[in-house]
Amino acid sequence: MATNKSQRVTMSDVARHAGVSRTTVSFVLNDKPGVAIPDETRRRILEAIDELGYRPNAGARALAANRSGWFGLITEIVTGPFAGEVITGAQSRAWGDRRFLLIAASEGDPAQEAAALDQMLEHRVEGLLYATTWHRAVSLPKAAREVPTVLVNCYDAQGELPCILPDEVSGGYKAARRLLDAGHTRIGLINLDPAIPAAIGRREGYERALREAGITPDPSLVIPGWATADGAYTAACELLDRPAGDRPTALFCGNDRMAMGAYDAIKERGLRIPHDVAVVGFDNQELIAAYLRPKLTTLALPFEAMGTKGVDMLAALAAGQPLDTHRVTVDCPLLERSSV
Amino acid sequence: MATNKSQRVTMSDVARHAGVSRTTVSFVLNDKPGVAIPDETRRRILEAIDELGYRPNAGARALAANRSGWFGLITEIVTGPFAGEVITGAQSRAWGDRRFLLIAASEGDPAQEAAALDQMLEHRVEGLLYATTWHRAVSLPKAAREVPTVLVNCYDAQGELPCILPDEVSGGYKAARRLLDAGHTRIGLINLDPAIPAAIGRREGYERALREAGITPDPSLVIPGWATADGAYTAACELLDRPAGDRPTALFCGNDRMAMGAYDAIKERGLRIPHDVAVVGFDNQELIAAYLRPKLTTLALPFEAMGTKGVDMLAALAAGQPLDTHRVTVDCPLLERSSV
DNA sequence: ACACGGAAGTAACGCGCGTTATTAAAGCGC
DNA sequence: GCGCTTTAATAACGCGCGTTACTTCCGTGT
Repeated sequence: MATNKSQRVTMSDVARHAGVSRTTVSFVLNDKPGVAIPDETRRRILEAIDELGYRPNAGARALAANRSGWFGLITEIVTGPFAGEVITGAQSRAWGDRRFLLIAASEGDPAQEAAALDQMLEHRVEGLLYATTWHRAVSLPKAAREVPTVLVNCYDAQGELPCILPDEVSGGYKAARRLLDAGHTRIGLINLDPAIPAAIGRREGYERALREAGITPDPSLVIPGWATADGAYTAACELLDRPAGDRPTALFCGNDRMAMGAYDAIKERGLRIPHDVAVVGFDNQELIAAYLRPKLTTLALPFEAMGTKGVDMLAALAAGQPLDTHRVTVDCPLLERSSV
Repeated sequence: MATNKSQRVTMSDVARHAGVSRTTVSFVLNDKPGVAIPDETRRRILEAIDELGYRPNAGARALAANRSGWFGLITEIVTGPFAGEVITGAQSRAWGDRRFLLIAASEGDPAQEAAALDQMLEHRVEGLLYATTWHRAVSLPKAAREVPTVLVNCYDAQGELPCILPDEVSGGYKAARRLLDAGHTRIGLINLDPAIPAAIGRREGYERALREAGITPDPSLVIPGWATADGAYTAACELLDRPAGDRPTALFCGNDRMAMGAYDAIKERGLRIPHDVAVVGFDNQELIAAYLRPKLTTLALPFEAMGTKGVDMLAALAAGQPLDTHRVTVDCPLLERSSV
């Protein structure tokens, strides 16, 4: 059927087979507004497409229309569930606009990152999403300025690029609030590295919730767990070995791995979760949270939603529309399981 | 600089700026063999490229060369670490050939899968990788036959397509062997759903290792844990509550989540890992294995290696070379941590 | 009879590039 | 001086498609 050497069916083949010109085929394929095609002709063409098994060549179409349809997504690491969720969200949202996502991992290596960026620009992406595994400041190679760019889970050190961030403060607030609602008044916070945005924001929310409940935050109940299970284990031991009455009855952990460490400390002391000590985690790492015993109540980082929102903003930017907000925050939902 | 309306620098711009023809620019860009370009001319052209910030248009290049440079990767779910590892492996290998990966998630939905496949074919992928999250049989839409296809972590129900699978048997063998070497002779196997390839293969390897050590496998030591932490917990309880002497001193679990359940059962009984009971997992889910206490010795599913190998095979197929093996198995490395 | 307007469809150009065939200039032996 | 080969570079075509401008045909009104 196909007459060219690549053996692929082209629009001309369809046109010939339907007895019309290639232009007409193009018109029905694109539902060109303002051009009326009689039903009979349209039918013949669609039939020919079907019979020949014609597939439009996306590359050629992009070239002719000067519109690639690509969005790029650069992420540090594809391994680990986070990137996957961002991809899922972005991909499904992009689909709606008949767009495709070009995904590349930098593996944290600036050289690979630059190479990925180059490739994306050569593929004429119409927008770029840059996602990190943890909330922090980044600064992108200047090539990223050639195309609309939105940061996901990170913010521009120069403050120029728009970004989408998890609402850490409201997350911390919700965690503490949940524990307060369960009747706890002495709530320990085993925090991440105190210098990073997640730790700062969550502590702020935690303290706000306490104050709202008429409790003055006790700084001695806040201990850094350094984002590891071992660090959190040590921190939890310190808190739990306080004299009864001074000992916290609930622990809010900076992430789920740390909650794992806290669980061990609690169980070692013969204490029961949540009866003696309640625990709330953060991140909702399914593999941990859903399989700890008892299952862990935790806050989810809204990676999928952030991915979706990222494509939203990119679509707006690519269409030349101005952004309503330069810095968007997305809520962290509380997932109730059995540890409170 | 650019004279066309899209405001993008094209090869013609470079040619004009360097005072040569577009053809010459194309020749230096592609290092055309058989065509000699004087150093002086080459220098002028490269300089012009640099000054103008020219980037080749990958789409146009693909169209003209009739070679898209794309490989497609369809996976069920991007969330979860497995897909990420496949992507990482495939991506890095593809990079070497200056190829790009087109990634799509089917979310287990046949409609989405078909749509993704269509999109890939419209983008003229030169090969297709189809990866699943767990080892099983699949059957692909016939459109997948239009292009070289390799299955990753699954095999064709019709037995036609080439595939890459983890070596479950050798994995089971290594796990049991490791425990035997540590002096254990009564080794419990808390298996996955007994009907799936992973369970069958691993059990086979486990029994072979026992026989090699002169031990007759005791079927009563093999209990299905149904791939959940709770199921494994129950199974472990059953094994551990046997009378002393009849009780296994080591547990080989079908996956790391199940090992989590086993840990709980062991710790509840006041037993110590690995002193009283040794544990080996499977899958190496970092989030679990590396953060359990003690850290879990387990076997890794070689997702990254399978991704790499997949691109290897695809590259060969796309180049028209025959495959040496239709069904490739990749070794599962044993990761020693502290539970044996 | 004529002009006119809409319907149906097409020829032709260009998107940015790879590639082949061809030209123009330069070197070389006699 | 002439023919011949090598070097340096280009004109021109086509990849598959979107799009504009144009043609042809037919029915309608006067």
